[in-house]
Amino acid sequence: MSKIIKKDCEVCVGKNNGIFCGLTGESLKKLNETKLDHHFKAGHYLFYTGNPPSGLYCISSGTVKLEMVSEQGKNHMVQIFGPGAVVGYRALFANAPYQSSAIVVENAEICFVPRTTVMEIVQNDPKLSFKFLMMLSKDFRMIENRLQRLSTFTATERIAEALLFLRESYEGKNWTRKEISEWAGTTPETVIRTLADFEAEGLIEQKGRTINIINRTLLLEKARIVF
Amino acid sequence: MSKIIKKDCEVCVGKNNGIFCGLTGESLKKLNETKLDHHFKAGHYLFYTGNPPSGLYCISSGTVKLEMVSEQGKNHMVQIFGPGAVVGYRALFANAPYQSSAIVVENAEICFVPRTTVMEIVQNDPKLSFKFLMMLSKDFRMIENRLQRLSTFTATERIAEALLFLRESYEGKNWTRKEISEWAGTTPETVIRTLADFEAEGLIEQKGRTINIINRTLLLEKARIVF
DNA sequence: CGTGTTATTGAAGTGTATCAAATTGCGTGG
DNA sequence: CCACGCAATTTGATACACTTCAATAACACG
Repeated sequence: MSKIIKKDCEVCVGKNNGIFCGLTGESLKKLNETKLDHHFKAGHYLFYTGNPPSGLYCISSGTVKLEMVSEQGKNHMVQIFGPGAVVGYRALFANAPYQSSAIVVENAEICFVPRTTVMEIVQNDPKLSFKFLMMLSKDFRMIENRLQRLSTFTATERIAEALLFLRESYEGKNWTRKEISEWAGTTPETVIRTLADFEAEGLIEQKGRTINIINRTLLLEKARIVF
Repeated sequence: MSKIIKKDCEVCVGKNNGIFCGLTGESLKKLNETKLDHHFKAGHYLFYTGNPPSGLYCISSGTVKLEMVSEQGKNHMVQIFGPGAVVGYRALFANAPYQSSAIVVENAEICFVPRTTVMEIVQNDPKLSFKFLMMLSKDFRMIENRLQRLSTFTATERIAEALLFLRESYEGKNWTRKEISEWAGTTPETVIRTLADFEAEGLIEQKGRTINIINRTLLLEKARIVF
């Protein structure tokens, strides 16, 4: 399922402007020695809900989604990560099992950094842990926003936002209506009906399973995204 | 509105097992010199949505709630903080205006630590920034959980959880039905009707504006909280 | 070329929001 | 201490956005 690649961190690290960018000396050496580079196919799970965290995943290329699963199979997409992002560190730092599963969306080249390495590097490098802190703070703001949208916005508004956001998160990918519903916090059926409405209004265009945004400005308005 | 108190950090810091606990030497001295201790009455705003962050608030005693406000006045309670907690650091670290407002719930004795002090202390102390990292990771898990509950659980289930959670967050306080609705992501009317149902089922008891939990076990079950 | 997932459409049901109006409870000032 | 006034609570009626279930159609994939 996964192919091991051997690549030097000095190459990868700087490339995507990731969190480990700027690492030097002993820390970089340690990272290089212990990390494992893998190639993943779409659909592959990096980890499952309930698993104990054993390290973090650094995305070199591709996209990964984080989703929570409820007992009744009502999934919810929590976050999407692209190149340069780091996945699975919250459970690591909180020292608790994963609350969500990480699934590869497409073409992923991912670096696994074992727990001990992460802890060692982070705890000795105030700059790095501060970077994590900044990143996490920003992520928190995003999810805080989604929480409010979910509780005060209509399904139509959330679907409009989902279309825009998912498109932005991964240009190439045709997200399924199920995935859109899992981001928007609604059902596939509602997504389908709403998309039909959007098409009638000339906001989007549907060709088979692909969705094209025609009137971005109006869609933004529908999503009630303000600047 | 607020009364300035002068208290030594060495007294306060250790007491509540807060994040600054264990601080020594230069950092503790700096904290002592620049922090401002205030006394706040219930209803007082620590900061408002849109404000630029100028520091963080360390709760010595009392309770503070964080809430997001939408245009239509549909508020949403995001988090509740008690003694030892730190408020307003996410905006600080993300270097962005507050997304939510912090409101004193009751009897608050709060220490304000200016931005420059926080940055200086945190960036020079890997242990401290890691502590923040752990805290934030845990907070994230909590909000992640709420996001899922909001999108997949019924109002009844969320209200049951709200009752239990709010009770736990502040023993003494009688939360209003509006506040309960703002935590559960619903309306005061729905809360009232649901509370009536709970009372009929013998789960709770309502005396005027106070709510007593009679059957905690069954309420937990209703809330679908699993262990 | 089948087989399973994804998409679509329809009909039906219902959980919640919404609006409005009455009532209660509570803090505050006289 | 009581009465006042305001905010919180309560109740009812109504509406509807959304889910759910079910059945068919289209597509992708090996």
